[in-house]
Amino acid sequence: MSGRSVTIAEVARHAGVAVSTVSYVLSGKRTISADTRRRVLDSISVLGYHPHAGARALASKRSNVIALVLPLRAGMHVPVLMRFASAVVTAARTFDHDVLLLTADEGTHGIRRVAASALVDAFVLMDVELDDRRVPLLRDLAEPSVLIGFPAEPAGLTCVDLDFAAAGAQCVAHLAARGHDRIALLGAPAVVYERGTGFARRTREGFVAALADHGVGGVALPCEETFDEVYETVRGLLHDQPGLSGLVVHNEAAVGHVLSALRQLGRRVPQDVAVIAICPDDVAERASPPLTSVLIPAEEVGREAVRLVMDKLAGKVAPRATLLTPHLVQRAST
Amino acid sequence: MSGRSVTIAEVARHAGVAVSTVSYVLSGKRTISADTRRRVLDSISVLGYHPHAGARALASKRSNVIALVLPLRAGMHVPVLMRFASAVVTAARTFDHDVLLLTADEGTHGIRRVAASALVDAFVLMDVELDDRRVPLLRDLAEPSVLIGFPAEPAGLTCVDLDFAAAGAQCVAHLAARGHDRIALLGAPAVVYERGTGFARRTREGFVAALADHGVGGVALPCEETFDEVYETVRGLLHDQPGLSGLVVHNEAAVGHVLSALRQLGRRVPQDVAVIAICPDDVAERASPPLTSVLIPAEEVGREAVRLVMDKLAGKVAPRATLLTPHLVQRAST
DNA sequence: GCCGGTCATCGAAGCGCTTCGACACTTTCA
DNA sequence: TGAAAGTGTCGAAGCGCTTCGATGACCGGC
Repeated sequence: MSGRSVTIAEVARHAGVAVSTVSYVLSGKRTISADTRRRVLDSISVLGYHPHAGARALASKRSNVIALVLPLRAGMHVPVLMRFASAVVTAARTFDHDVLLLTADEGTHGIRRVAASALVDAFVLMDVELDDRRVPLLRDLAEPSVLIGFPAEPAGLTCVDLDFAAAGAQCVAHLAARGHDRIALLGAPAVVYERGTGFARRTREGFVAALADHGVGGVALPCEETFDEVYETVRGLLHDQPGLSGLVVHNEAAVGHVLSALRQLGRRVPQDVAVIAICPDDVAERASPPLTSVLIPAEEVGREAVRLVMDKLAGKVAPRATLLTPHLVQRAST
Repeated sequence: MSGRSVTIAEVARHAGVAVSTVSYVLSGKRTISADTRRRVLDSISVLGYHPHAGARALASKRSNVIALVLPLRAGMHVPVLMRFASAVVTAARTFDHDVLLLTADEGTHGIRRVAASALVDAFVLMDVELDDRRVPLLRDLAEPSVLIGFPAEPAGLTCVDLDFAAAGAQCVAHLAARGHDRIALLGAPAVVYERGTGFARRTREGFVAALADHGVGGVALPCEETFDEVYETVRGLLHDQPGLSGLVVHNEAAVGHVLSALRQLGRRVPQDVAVIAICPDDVAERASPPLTSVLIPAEEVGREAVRLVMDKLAGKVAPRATLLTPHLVQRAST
């Protein structure tokens, strides 16, 4: 790369204007004549100028960086996380921001540290638990934050997520409409429910509530992720619930195992058992047969989270809760 | 959070020393008496001081941030990527650095941008292709970089990766030692080979070379990731290669499908067909039966990449290539 | 033809930190 | 016993940017 980097002063000299004029061209905070603007922009591109991020942060009290706090714990669905992360980065770039990656290893310390050192302007947190230790911290942090997922006590926070309760209900409605009157939900591993992770519980609640609404019988079970455990769960289910003809799977890692188990138990999908998955589209499409699914709109959630956090940075009031409507896609399995 | 943030000047005043003294206590670049040091550190902790990252970057020409450039393309193993990412963040923190997340969406632009704006000091790139567009850019960037994976032309670069050729060879050796004399490698989807991704090809080369060394017959096939395609591939394989008794699977997403397919085709593992996977440990353990595997040491690779990039930042010369020795773990499938 | 009001631009004062040279003491050794 | 060589600390000069107040130039209105 061409030697030392170009400063705003060199741009100003090259364009024959004051340093402040260059700054105003860039920020648009004062009117600059079209002619001057063009001259400055030309110089910028000729010299290949990029503002020094640190200097900018120091003078403007904005780093133009947001922190993305990922958990990375047992039982989490890593591919989904990655899609969120990617969506957040892409969305942040459209607002001219970059993304600093924080993992949970540092716990609340990391959040405090990057906030206090003005490294980031705002936070996006993923995989929030019902009783999350980071929540009280965020509440009295000066920097705005947005949670992906809902804690038990979301007062004073901005949260965004798929409406999992609606997703669970939609699955029931879909199966009920096709005449299934005895169905089951296979959910996350037991440990995820015990930890109180919101999305797993909310799906189950939506599922259970909808059973009553539709006059359908059914059960909701946790579901581990090894083939043998899945097999046992499915076998037990078919044995204990004789009329069972519909299955909702809300566990990306177990989807494949469930299908294998059914195959091995001699049940055809969808003739003997209809299956709906709550999972990303590509997983549903890749299964055999392709699964009717309620997709987890990772990109949309990530984008929305960034939009909200940018609103807050701009001083606008953000809604406390944003629930994205689930979307059921019919495929070959129902 | 307590009002406006604390500056070094306030710490200095509180401790009764000069600003520069506080700075030297923090950086250790000049000797400070034990007594003064203690007083300063006390003031720092009493006031809750955190240096302003931007100011520090401006004055010292170091941001203490490294960029992690992730691809996120079709056919990639997202969970593995995430482990790398997590390992890189954790390792970076041990060197008092943070991690900025860059995705490939911005292409080489993003790299150029964050380098020019002094947002980051160095780069760690993941999932490098044999013919990677980012490679020439990195080569004449002033900022140091480390690649995870190998491009075709690694001259002038520092690369680190699992020794996939050795991994492929180890699998062959393991199976040969158990008396299998006709084996097959099921690899990544065809598109990954076509793109020239290094790890897929190198595994295959190691596998093929080792066949000859051990006097074992075998074939290497790409492997798609839907159940139906995997099933067809396995069925075809068993049909075309009558004596086949060993299978090496280097495709995390297909591992489960391969086992299901074998089950469905009436082959027992390991009695009829021995299976080795090249994949992270948890995938191998979760399979049924648990698979003998060569693990992909994501944590170790990430840590090593960060160590190398820190060495380069410190002005030490880093080795051009670091290949981590694969480790085969025997489980129930061979 | 002079006044108030825009409009476009400039200059300078920071933002909070690092680092360099200076300086006052000690210690060491011919 | 005095010069040389450390020690520990300070003050001030930036680093590259944003932003505020000031300054002309130019406009229409009476």
